[in-house]
Amino acid sequence: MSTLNDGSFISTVYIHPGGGAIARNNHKNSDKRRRILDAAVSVFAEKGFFQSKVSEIARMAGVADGTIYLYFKNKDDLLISIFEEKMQEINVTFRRALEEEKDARARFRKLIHMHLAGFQAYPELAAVLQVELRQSSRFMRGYKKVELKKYLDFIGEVIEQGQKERAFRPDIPLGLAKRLVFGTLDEVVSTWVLAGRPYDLETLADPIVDLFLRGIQREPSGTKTETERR
Amino acid sequence: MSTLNDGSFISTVYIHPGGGAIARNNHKNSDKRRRILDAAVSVFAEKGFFQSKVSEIARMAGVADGTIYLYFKNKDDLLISIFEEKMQEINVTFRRALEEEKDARARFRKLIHMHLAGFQAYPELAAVLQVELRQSSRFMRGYKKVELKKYLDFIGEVIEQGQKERAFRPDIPLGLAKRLVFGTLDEVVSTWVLAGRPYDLETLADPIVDLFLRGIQREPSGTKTETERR
Amino acid sequence: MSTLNDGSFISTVYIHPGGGAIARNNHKNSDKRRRILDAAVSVFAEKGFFQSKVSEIARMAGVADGTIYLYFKNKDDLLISIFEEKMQEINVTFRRALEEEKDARARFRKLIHMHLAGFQAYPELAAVLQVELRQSSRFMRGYKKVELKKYLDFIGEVIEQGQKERAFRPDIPLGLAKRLVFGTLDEVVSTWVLAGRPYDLETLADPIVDLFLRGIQREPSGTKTETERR
Amino acid sequence: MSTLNDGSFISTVYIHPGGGAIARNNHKNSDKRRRILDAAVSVFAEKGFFQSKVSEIARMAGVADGTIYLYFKNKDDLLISIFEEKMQEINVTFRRALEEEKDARARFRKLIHMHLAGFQAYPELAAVLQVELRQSSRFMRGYKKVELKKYLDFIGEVIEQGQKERAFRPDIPLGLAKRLVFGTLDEVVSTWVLAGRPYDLETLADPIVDLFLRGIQREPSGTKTETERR
DNA sequence: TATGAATGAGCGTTCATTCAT
DNA sequence: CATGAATGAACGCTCATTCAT
Repeated sequence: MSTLNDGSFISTVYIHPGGGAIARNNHKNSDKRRRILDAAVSVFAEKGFFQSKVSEIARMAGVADGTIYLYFKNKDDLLISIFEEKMQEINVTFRRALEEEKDARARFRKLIHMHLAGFQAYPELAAVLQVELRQSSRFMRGYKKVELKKYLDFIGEVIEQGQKERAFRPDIPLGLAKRLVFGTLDEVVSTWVLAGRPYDLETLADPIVDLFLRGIQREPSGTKTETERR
Repeated sequence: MSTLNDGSFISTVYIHPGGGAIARNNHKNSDKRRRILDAAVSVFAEKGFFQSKVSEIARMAGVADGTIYLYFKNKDDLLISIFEEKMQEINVTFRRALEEEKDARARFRKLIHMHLAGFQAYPELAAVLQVELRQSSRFMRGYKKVELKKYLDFIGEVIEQGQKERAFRPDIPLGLAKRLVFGTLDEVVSTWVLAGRPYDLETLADPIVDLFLRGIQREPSGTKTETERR
Repeated sequence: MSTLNDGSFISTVYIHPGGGAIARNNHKNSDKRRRILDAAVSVFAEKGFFQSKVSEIARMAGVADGTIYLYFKNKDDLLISIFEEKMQEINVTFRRALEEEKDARARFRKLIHMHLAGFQAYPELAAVLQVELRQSSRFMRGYKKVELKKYLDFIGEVIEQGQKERAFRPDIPLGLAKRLVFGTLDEVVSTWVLAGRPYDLETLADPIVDLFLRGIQREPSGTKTETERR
Repeated sequence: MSTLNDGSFISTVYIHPGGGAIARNNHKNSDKRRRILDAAVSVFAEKGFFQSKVSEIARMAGVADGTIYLYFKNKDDLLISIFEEKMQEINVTFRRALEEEKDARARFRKLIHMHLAGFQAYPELAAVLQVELRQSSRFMRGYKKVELKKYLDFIGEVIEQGQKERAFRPDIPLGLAKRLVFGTLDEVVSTWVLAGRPYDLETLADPIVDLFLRGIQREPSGTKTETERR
């Protein structure tokens, strides 16, 4: 659909650890750890965090219940770990992918596309990050979402760069702008997930970009708009 | 801070039912129902839905545990009821308040202000609606959020009116625009709640409005902006 | 089916208290008491003692929950009262009906017929007396089943009379014989109730009588049997 | 008392499984399953099914509450399992024991003796099977009592054999006869249990047998009876 | 490392009973 | 007598976590 065929923000990273020479395994049998994590994503996505039983995750991962506790502190930690590892992968992938684009507007556009295309490619992960994660009290309370902050900062950087390049308005409070962008994407993905993913998510990217860039307001006469002009 | 001193979207309604001579009690002591609901808001806000014990809500409401089940089907229903009743009040209040403003831009601005001021005035309610509610599996799965849809539609109407008045761009997809607005507000309030409400929420209203109206993009030269111009 | 058309052991008594001049009402509104009792029989029969809610009995009787406690000490007492009152009616009716028969064998036969015909006519009562009653711990433990003992004694009397009349063997221990007769009837009715009452209960009366009178054993040659003889 | 020294219908089977080298444990500690079952028999017998708390059974079995649910689906299942396992043991033991007797009358006599002697030897089991079991709504409603039917059929076989051997009257309906025998035994044991087991149960066996075989009726003159004859 | 049987704290919910009106 | 809203004790069951093997 999109020319942003690198939109899948996970696969990139998936390849590296297994295939490359660089093994960043903390645990000997890191494959088991990954199997547990993948099973957790599946089960959480299907049943919801609270309906998911640790024993079911264990069964799906092909390990004993107790084994899970060799890799994760507890059920909550499982959820948090999904978040941390996936967000980190996302951050890495995004940063790498956006380096290809030099222009701020193009970067901004690509960011939106990747966000939507990424979740579209990993709907189970989308369900977990968008819905189930919020059910963890540890996640919602007191836990420093470092990687999420990084993602927000990342959005901020793109906007800031745009301001430096004089492509974006200089008077926008950065903290607000990034929250605004993230909030919208978050809302759009959540709605899509909770509605049962009935439509193509990435289709929304361009209109969203347009809206962000130009605003709701009808521009003062004398200003030309590609779409509006006839 | 704001001239929108009716920003508190709940109190308005709070006053009405008590003020009239007509008591709409199903049960003799319908005050008991309200006490339970208020207690639930408090407890849910403080402890989170899953950490909250029904018996604690009962204690805070000054009723027996079993009494709660005379008014609500179960713990989940308690949460859903908070959502439904409060959202309904919000929808009523907002609709009423916005009628005062005729101009679309002013309406839009007032909407944003009320949303933020309202949650600022009822932080416990904010916590429940923004955070705890999402922990109810019944809420997140399969339950028709009618009042939420109404709120979204309401936002949509304001935008649509603006388009008719030629104040807003006609080429914006409504469904997207309202989600964008709601998503931003949702995100902003959630962040504020989860961060411990460290700042004045309504302060964000004007910048948000500005951003929505004019977009991120630096306007083409030749277009004047009040704030930007020096 | 049977010539024992007075088999219905309840109706007889039903008529007397209301119709006659002799009102044995302890409570003013004894009609309410009866309505509650009848409702209890229905509900207990349909749902079982433990699945039956006092409030449901109240609803079916058309009284308030609390009213039941003006007539009965508690739920258990309700069940016990059904037993006591119905058994008393049964005892009275049976004693009266059997007076018509003078011959011991005929009496015995009539007793069996009435027992089976009676439960057949009041299947709900049958269900309660045969099944639900045993679910009351007060009934099963420590409670003196006076009326049941009377019924057993009554059976005993019939047998004893038969012995005096030299119609029945004199060497049968009475206590055992009456238990044997009662046990069989009890089992037969219980089976019928629990099986969903799929057949005509009274049909079993004659074979049962025959079995009791003559035993299982093939009689020594030289003794003639109406049925066996060809 | 009796020459039927194998009357205890449980112990026989108890010995066998332990005696062999083959352990039929599903769970490592299948002894735990038995401990729970035995504890349940004790507690149910003493307090009654509904007064018995699962935690008390657990305590008496020396396991944690939750452990019970590793072996049994729920409290009801505990009761049903007692019934099924014990009835099966009884059926096996009885069938084996009766094979020793070839004559139908002797078999019949032994059956009655074993039934009474068996319950006498295991009064707690008697209480559970005779009284508490009937308190389980699952047992009383909709549950197929296969093993009970087998027991009844077993009685039926003995009677049928007697008919073939021309020892018993050929004109007795089998279905009725077996119910009559079972009903009597059931009633006799229930009475004994509920009365607090004040007498020797097996003493009743011979008179019962006699009653069944010869009936209540005084035999026509010319027929001699050992007991009656003087 | 890996297992999985065992643990036991924890809680939502029911419903017989009471009692103020 | 009658009501029915309110009570609150009581308990079966789950399941995350542990630990002996």
